[in-house]
Amino acid sequence: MSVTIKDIARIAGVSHTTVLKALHNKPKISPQLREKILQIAKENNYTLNTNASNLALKTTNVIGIVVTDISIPLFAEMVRMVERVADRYGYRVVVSSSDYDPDREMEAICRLHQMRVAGIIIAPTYEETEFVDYLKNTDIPFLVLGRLEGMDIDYITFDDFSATYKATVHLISQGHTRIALAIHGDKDIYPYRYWLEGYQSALSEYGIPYDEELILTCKVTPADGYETAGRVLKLEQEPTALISCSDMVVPGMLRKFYEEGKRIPQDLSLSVIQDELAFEYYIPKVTAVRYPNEKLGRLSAEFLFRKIQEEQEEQQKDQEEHQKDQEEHREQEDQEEQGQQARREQEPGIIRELLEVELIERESTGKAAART
Amino acid sequence: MSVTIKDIARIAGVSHTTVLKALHNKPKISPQLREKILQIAKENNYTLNTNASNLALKTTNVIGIVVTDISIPLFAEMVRMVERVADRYGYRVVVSSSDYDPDREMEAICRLHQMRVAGIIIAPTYEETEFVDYLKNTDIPFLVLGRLEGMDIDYITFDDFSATYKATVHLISQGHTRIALAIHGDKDIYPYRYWLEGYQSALSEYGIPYDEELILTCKVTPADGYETAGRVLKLEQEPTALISCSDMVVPGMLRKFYEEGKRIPQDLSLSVIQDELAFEYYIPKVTAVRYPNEKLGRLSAEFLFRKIQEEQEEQQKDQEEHQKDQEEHREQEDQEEQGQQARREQEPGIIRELLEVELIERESTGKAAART
DNA sequence: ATGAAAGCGCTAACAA
DNA sequence: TTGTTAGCGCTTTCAT
Repeated sequence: MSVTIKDIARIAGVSHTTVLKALHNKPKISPQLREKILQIAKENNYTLNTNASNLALKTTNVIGIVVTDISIPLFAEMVRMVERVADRYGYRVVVSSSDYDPDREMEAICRLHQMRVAGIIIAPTYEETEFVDYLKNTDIPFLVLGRLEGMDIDYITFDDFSATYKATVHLISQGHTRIALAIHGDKDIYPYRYWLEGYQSALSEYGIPYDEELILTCKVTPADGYETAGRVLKLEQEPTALISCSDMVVPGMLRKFYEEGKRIPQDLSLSVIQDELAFEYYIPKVTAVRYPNEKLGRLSAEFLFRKIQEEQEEQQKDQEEHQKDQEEHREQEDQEEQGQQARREQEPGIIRELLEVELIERESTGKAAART
Repeated sequence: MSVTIKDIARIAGVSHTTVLKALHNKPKISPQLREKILQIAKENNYTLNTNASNLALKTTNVIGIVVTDISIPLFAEMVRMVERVADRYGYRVVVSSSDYDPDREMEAICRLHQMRVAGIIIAPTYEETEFVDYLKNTDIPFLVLGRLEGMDIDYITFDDFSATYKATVHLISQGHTRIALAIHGDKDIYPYRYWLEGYQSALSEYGIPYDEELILTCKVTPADGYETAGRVLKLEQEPTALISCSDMVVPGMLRKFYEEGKRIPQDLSLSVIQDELAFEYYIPKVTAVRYPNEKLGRLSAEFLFRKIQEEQEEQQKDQEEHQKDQEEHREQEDQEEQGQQARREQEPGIIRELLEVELIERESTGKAAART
């Protein structure tokens, strides 16, 4: 049985309010009493029950973060930064992985809603919007880690378009015209569209025809990288360059090329989207587009807390209005709430940030070899 | 302003108790009413407030997990599995990184205590025991991911001793006698002791003298791996084999050896503790000791929930006793509690599990070259 | 089948 | 400076 504030009050022979003042370091209490109470609390291993206080305060000090898979380095690093920032604000973070399943995503969000979390950061699997509608009808501030445009919501994400665009332009500038793109299978899974568009834009800008043959499906495992590399080599017209949209697959690719006697970059240039795995130590050092993972974590948390504060201020205002209303006409609450709802919906999202990504040229890309 | 059960009750024209029955799918309610209420709840975007219900139930549906750094793949994978299991049990998980700071570790635990989490999994930084004492005086079930022996607490972890032992024996069996060990700097940071002991045991078992020169401090970054590899080569009597206690540093090491013209394994054998980074695709494929990360996550969560259930049952019993006591003599509560406390302390921890690790021999280790 | 009422551990306004 | 009281939104027991 957990010891409560009343127990402490009883032992100290004071009221529970007094205990509270001591624990909260409130001014109106004598120092000796405070000390005594603190002492008793410590002896009895007592801490305030956040649950109860949150209930009374109608808030929580936790934020939720929903990602596809927390074991992916990108998300792991993100979560870590989010946690850091949350810590500064005195918040905890609860994580949920959706495993790329929109249903689980929705479920996670519902449960966070049930917990009445103060805010949610969500990296959606698809560009679907079910959860957006749900959250919009809620007063929970949320931030999407993905480019959900035209939906009047706040988001912050990497400039995925720019990533493949830069990688492609770089290869073109080295004389490559047949550039393969290894990308995850499901066209609906988030940055697919932008990655493909960046690649296509670069091609068309330089008058290079787009060839669907060069788009290779590659799951996010080293084993699939190995297998995909094999497919690259069997392409009818073998490409002189390859862009991989995942860093995880790179060891597999490099090995396959090595086994097949393909030299990087002499025979084939390799450029990678995302720069996670110590690429600057690889042999050869791997050219990659660096994603500012930690920055995304930090910024998204900062933005979320900004929204949380705004929301809280708004609620205070609403509450004040509400009180007045109650005094005047007690019957119209429903309408009043609808009014507020409408106001919320119209508020334009202010945060629309695309974090810049950076191409880091290393050894795995080079001049296109002459081909027959 | 979040909509509450009362709002729904008001709109539906019933009591809040009735709304509850509908939402909980309790039997004693007419189907039409249930439907109507569910409908209204959905329209108003209402869900039960876990906070309030937890308060009433005196439990929470969240467990805490404290790790040193959630962005480390080992922990990221662990957390993911813990989350999976928790999900099955209907629990959320809140994560805290201690950043290798015992103070932050304690702080995290205190905050989890404040949240009245149902249980805690903690991967401690050091073998210090402050948090153990704290948690023991709490009724929160907890499980330590580290080998804290002789403390009468439950733990589950990898058999770190066995990891270096196996790696060392393997190298010895290939004729190596000068085997360097690259290990993180702080002797007090958790598995240091066991890694060192495993290494030393293997050596002494085969009558190979222990040479402190061969123990190299190496932080857990590729850059430090690069630097450490350089130191290996500058050792007075150059070793013929190297065991790295971190997988993260391996790309840095391999590059340095490559740059210095050292061939692996012909000139130097390399064996790694932990098998994370697609080593089977590296060139050469890297021999490593595989840690069952996901298994640790899964098992620890399972164990924790077992403890949570036991704790809950015990609390029920206590409560019943408590009631009886109250009827008989209302004054002796304090003493009674002390009695329970004593009983708790004596309960022996039941869980003491060391997960087996597996040496996977690949290409980076081989027969020791003859040396002058 | 439905509702009233007390209580979970805290907060905050108001008394004393 | 200290205590009293009425909630916060839910659960549970007991009436109706």
